[in-house]
Amino acid sequence: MPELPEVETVCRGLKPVLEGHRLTRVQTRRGGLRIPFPAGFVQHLTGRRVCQLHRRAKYILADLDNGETLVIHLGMSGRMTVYRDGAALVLDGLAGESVAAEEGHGPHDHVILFTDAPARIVFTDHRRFGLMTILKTAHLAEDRLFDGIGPEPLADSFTPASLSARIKGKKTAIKSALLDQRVVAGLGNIYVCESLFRAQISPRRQASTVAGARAAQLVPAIKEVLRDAIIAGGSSLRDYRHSNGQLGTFQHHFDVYGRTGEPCLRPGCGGTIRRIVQAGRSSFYCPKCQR
DNA sequence: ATGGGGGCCTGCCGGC
DNA sequence: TGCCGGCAGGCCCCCA
Repeated sequence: MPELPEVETVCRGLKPVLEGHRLTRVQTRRGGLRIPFPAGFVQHLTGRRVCQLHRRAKYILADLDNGETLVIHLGMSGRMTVYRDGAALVLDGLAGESVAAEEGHGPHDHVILFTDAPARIVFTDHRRFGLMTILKTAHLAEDRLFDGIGPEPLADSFTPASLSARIKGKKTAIKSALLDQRVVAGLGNIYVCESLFRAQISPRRQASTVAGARAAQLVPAIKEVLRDAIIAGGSSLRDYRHSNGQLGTFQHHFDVYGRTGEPCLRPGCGGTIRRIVQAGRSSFYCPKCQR
């Protein structure tokens, strides 16, 4: 499910109950998710204080006071529910947020973190493509999870030149190249489709031909799309503390994603959004204005 | 070395 | 109403 903006939104939503707070109790309700929990998972976490909560690519990282980091990935269906002050807040980054219906544990609630905020944080992931593990903070970058991951797209270091260098000579379609986390971190199917639309580049175009002038269009488009999505997600979080069940539902707005057969939204284009399959994934684009 | 396909899981939706 | 196929926003392994 979640791509960079959603993970960023979940991360920000967790900050008030995690950063600077101590984990008073930790429960696991199965042996692992996509990968098994490491030995002593619960013991390592219990009693630790979270010094810093941040994000890298699609991972949420909770740096602990013992030199270890709790690494969280939401996979495709992961979400967090925060129970605090008698209110329940669902952080899935997708619908922005919603208020949980009830406090009971469902069959897909896999990990529960209690903090001294005080709060209870429930990690739910029905498809179990997510993961939670613990790594040494000092050696995160060398771990196989992070080794080779590309630049953060919102960092100043992500420029047309740096993107060009990474896709130069690539024969694969630009769509597939952008999904490769080694090329750029954090993009998934939706934001790749949306970025290519904004840059008016066809998802079918060979990646190598985007290096250069087209990259100068694409990089700002990627940054814009991600920033817009983060702002939308963030604004839906603003009323967190005052959540009383009456929060407005934030709806993601996409120009092409999931809009097969609908008119292109570019003024004056008049094209029709098409769906194709590339590397087993759906791509949505306007064949008229994306070349 | 690079790139495509399949698999991991479960749930939902549309069509018959 | 019920069943079945297709689909899902991630990632990793394997094979060509």
